[in-house]
Amino acid sequence: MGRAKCCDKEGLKKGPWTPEEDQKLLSCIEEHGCGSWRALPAKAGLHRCGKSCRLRWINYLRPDIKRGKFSLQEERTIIQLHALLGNRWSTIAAYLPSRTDNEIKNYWNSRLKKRLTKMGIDPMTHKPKITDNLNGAASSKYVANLSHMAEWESARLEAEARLVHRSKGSKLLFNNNKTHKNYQISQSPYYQLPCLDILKAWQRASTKLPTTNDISAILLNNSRNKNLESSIPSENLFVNNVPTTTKVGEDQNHPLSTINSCFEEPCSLQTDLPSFMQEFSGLFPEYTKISENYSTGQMDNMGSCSGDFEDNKFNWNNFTYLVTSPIGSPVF
DNA sequence: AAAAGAGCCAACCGCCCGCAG
DNA sequence: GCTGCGGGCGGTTGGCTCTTT
Repeated sequence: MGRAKCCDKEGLKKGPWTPEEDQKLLSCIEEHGCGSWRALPAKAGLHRCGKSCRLRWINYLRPDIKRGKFSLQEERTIIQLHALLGNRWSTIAAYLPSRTDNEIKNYWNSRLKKRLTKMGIDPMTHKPKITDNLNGAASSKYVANLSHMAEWESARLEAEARLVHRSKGSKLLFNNNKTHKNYQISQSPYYQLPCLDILKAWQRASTKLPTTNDISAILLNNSRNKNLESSIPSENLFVNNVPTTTKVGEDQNHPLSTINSCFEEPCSLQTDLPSFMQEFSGLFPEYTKISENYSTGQMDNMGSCSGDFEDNKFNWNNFTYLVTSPIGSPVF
């Protein structure tokens, strides 16, 4: 069949954009919006293909684009999300306000990937790369070296974070006051990845993988902290045979006390976990089950709900390696 | 000071997918 | 159900800049 490429037309310009071209594109989008990219070059008087215009707009001209150095939080988010999602840059970009997928991709390929590799972490699997021919002693020495490097890296990142904090003062991370008449700036959802923090905490508290009971407990505790009304009567909810009506903190043996002790501030989440899980429900069906059961209250009187974390295909070990990286790890 | 190498990033390419006819 | 189109996405490239030798 051989579909004609959109840039096959003769006379179409390629390569770097000039300021004049940028201005034409901007004016055209302000006037007509960006409905049809194919029709846009003619309207704007540009000798470019629509695809090229779209790319220029999305990656450079859009007013809500944040430029410059990636923050510590952004770096961390990219690494976390990459561990979860792989090279799905557009999805990752959706969780980083004002950063384009192209920018994130470039940043990953040029910096983060190399940094992880240098530290002996496979950037694709996010697991340590320990060569097979290392014997036990050599292996532990290697791990010790990694740990040492991790300390340095952690200190460096913390110092960077402090500098950023000082220079920015209390500026909001997401600050977009620009308004334009003919296009809408899509405000991406921004999460602080609470579930990662929770799972990290969990892993510090326990060497076992979280069960559905545990996740239910976390969800319940989360909703309490957010002062949300739970659809599950808390007196009906038990975690490891401990009634969840026991206030966390009052009972040191309460499973949630263990979890909360891992947080500087007990489960101080910046968004509610069920929403986050729903956001990821397409990716991790098991999240959906938990999230749905949580919201509909379909749990038995022991706080269990259907959907076994240990049996599903989702690889907790891969996932938790990232979130279990101790403070001062090569990753964080 | 100059050449070589590395790093960075804007832009291109080709594939895929959803949708309309 | 098939086909073609438009848009979106991820991989890759090319050129500019910075750093090292």
